[in-house]
Amino acid sequence: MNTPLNAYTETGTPSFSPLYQQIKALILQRLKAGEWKPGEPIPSEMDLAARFRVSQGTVRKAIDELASDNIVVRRQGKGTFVATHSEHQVQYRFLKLVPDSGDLNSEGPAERTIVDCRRQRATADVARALSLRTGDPVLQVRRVLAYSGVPTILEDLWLPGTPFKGLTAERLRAWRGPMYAMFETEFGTPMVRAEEKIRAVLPDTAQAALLAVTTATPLLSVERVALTYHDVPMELRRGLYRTDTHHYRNELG
Amino acid sequence: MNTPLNAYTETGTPSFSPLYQQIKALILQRLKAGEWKPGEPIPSEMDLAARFRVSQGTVRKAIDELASDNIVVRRQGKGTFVATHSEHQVQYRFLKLVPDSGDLNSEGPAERTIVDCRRQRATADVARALSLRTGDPVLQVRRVLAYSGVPTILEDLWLPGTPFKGLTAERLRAWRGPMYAMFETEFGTPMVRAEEKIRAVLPDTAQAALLAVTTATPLLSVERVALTYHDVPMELRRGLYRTDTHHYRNELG
DNA sequence: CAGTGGTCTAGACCACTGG
DNA sequence: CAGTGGTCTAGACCACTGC
Repeated sequence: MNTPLNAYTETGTPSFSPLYQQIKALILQRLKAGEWKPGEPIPSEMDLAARFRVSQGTVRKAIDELASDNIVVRRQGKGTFVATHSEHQVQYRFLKLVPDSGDLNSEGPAERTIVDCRRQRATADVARALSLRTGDPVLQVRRVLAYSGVPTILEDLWLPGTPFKGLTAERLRAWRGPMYAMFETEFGTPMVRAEEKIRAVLPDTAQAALLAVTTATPLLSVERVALTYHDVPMELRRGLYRTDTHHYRNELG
Repeated sequence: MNTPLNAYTETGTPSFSPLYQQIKALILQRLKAGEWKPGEPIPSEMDLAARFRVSQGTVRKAIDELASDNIVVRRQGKGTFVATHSEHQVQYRFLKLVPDSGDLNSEGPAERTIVDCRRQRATADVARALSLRTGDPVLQVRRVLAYSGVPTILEDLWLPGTPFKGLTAERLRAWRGPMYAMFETEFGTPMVRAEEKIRAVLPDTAQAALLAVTTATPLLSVERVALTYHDVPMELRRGLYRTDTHHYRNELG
């Protein structure tokens, strides 16, 4: 192990792979296999170093990358833990809509309403987004989030049918906490990363009714694909956000 | 130097500051002072280690953070360079609007039109965003970006008057390349980071005319504050984006 | 070839957490 | 107190760039 193998691509290009990236890949693989679940600690650096016959510094660098990928969280004195959507700290890791006032505490938790939850077959665009075939079984969910009684977010989301078999409107309504927390603890599918496409749109009449606005009210359309380990897409979500009292906050490096 | 001083806050809390962060602060300070300019190399790790009487590994960790902050760019075998907006690689570092087709190459460079450039006094909200006082002199610029002849982006931007003295519509029109590149090479003000607030809005008649749309067309409103070193705000920019052929692309960690 | 950043090691010590 | 992650060092070697 401590003499790293250089990997060679099919073109003969010597694509060098440093040891710590090999270690990172090994850890990722075990995470994907569910060896350590979200919220649980992974073994200590010394422990992993011994397992992989590598110095602590090398393991450290591997974990550094996993931490900056938000796959794992370090806590000094305690250990390194698999990232989760279940800590109430950051209620909604992937939701960047914040109240204009700025203080996220002034705002109570969202009131959630499941409008619909049905099994259906993937349309072409849903299939493409989820790496499925057109016609494959998917689950569709529609829900509304309201703040202080004001409906603010309308979401339609599609999940691949197989991994999410058994998901029903009742279970969704019974669940306390973020939906992504449910996905990871109930269906073993932690969402690690996401990509969004944002547009300004006008709602159709059904959408306008659910958000209690007119069809002339401009709304933010946020199309999100959420991915598990190894960038496998597991959710397509189309959100409509009212931006009269909230805005989408983004930081550019 | 290699016995790091612990800094104590006013409350008596022993806020420990590791050596590499002290080194990072020292390098940042020299960057701010203009000792090394955007695009130029900073001294080698060995060199800096000798200057600061610290091991190479410590300098390395300091530079690692500067690199992940996009303040500096590493190039193996060549050196470490101060980040710049001037490399045509990433034409617009802070612009996240991309064509729906996805391939950024299919699209030619933006056609830029300076609509207006005038000296004026800061309104209350502009002053707050730029950490100025209401009534302080500011420059306002309005411009339109078009792709393949289609006006797509309308931007209004405000700059503090003092650091940008001498900026005129003529100089803006004469400049080839990103505006932020001009700011850093002509005015010594590199923008390092930015924060955006995004909404969906309808344009007023003047805005609609400049973008060749009706006042019923929903547009993306992107309010950006760009910051130099040490998070000093140096630009407020309000953009209106057409999202019929383009979308705002974002990645969530 | 010399100089740069990048990897890896081994060991010492520090700061934080919990029992 | 022992165990965790976090810092720092010194030295060896590797990969990439340009002359």
